[in-house]
Amino acid sequence: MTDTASPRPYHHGDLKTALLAEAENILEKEGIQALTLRAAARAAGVSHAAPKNHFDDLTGLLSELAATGFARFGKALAAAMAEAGDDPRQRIRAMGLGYVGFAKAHPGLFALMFRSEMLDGQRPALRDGISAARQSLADAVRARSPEKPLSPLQAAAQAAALWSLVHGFALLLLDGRLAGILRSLPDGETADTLLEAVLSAIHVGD
Amino acid sequence: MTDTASPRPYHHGDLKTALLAEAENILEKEGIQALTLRAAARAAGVSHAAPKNHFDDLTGLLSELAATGFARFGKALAAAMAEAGDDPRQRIRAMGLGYVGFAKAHPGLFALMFRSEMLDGQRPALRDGISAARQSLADAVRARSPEKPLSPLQAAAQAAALWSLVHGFALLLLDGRLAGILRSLPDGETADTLLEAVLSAIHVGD
DNA sequence: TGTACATCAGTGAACGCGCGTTCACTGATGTAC
DNA sequence: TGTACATCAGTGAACGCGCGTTCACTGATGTAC
Repeated sequence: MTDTASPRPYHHGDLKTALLAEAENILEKEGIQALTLRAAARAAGVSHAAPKNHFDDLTGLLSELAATGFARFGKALAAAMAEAGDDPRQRIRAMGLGYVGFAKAHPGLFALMFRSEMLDGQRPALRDGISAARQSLADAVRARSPEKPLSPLQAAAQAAALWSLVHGFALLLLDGRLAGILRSLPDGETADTLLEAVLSAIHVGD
Repeated sequence: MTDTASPRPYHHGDLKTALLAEAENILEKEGIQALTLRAAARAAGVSHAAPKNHFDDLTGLLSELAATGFARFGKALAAAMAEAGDDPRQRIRAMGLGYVGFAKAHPGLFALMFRSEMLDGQRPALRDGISAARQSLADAVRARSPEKPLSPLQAAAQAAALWSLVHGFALLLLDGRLAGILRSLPDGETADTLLEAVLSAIHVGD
């Protein structure tokens, strides 16, 4: 919470948070190649050397930004599934819509989160964010077959299949590659309808 | 075919092809951020202004490179499916293994092909390459239910589901995100085994 | 077969740009006593 | 409650770097006659 009364104090107060917010804004509006330390500093109204006090380098800033992305992503998935109740089909539907919905709402951030060559996977914040999101995903799959025990390979395949399906759908959609398929849909059908049909194309517990 | 006898002729002979080859090499070995017009010229042993005679700008070079990638990708998929024969299940398995296999063999190129914000989708070569690859994909799905007619939504969903599944699997694998799941597999099982299990998790014609 | 000339592909020096980084500094904050 | 001092966050000028682009040039190729 910055003090809006004071005009322009020498110390920002919460520059780190402000830089992350501006960085996300740049990422979504101008793309990742426009996101530099200098650009973030400029947007935050601060000298270009100031970010060095909070992030070692650009990788540090990107990693922290991705970490907040994963944290929010995990929460969004968990919330969507909580609302869906206990039915496995409903949970998977909720997870898929939540997954793709997040990607559509934050396309730049989502892409950054999965561009691991630009991130420092060792950062604690990023590790935590990723494992939180992964946990939400795992919860969706675990709910699929609560009684019947699966072989390790089957269990792994179910998790990987669901994740691959929604991840691939999200990326193809963001990249505009599904345009042709969407155009072939009956009038009035949207990407969400297609996604729901896609989600029901995979086996659940049988 | 360059004349290897002549020492260093003033004219390269086939600089465009050479630049594309060097660009792909840089892309795979050093990553996309290292791929610049100057770096490609340097690798081809040519002055840094020379590429301007063949590509307008970096987007042009990237687009042409992606176009050759799609062309080879489409051929690889078609070949894999041709070998698999007529059984729908086998064709899907072949397509999936071919899809992910190409991504593993050319990770940098594959990523570039689906980073459309860096490409000029208007370029004829790129359009052609994409539609060839899409055709191969469509062939895999069309073979799934040759007799039973599907509703437009069902048909679109089957195509989108298969594509999303293999695309998501490929990207998650390249990004190292499947490491946890792969580690949970029984000893001796590889990513390909997991992929086969994943492919059989989606409905085919039923 | 030879000559003149237009066209093309590649050269190398120069330019401006934005970047990350360094550095001495300054203003603000917190702590010891 | 006050004072001294260490620490911290942000400043602004300067640096070197690699980039894309421009430009006059030069060597090679192709074509007209």
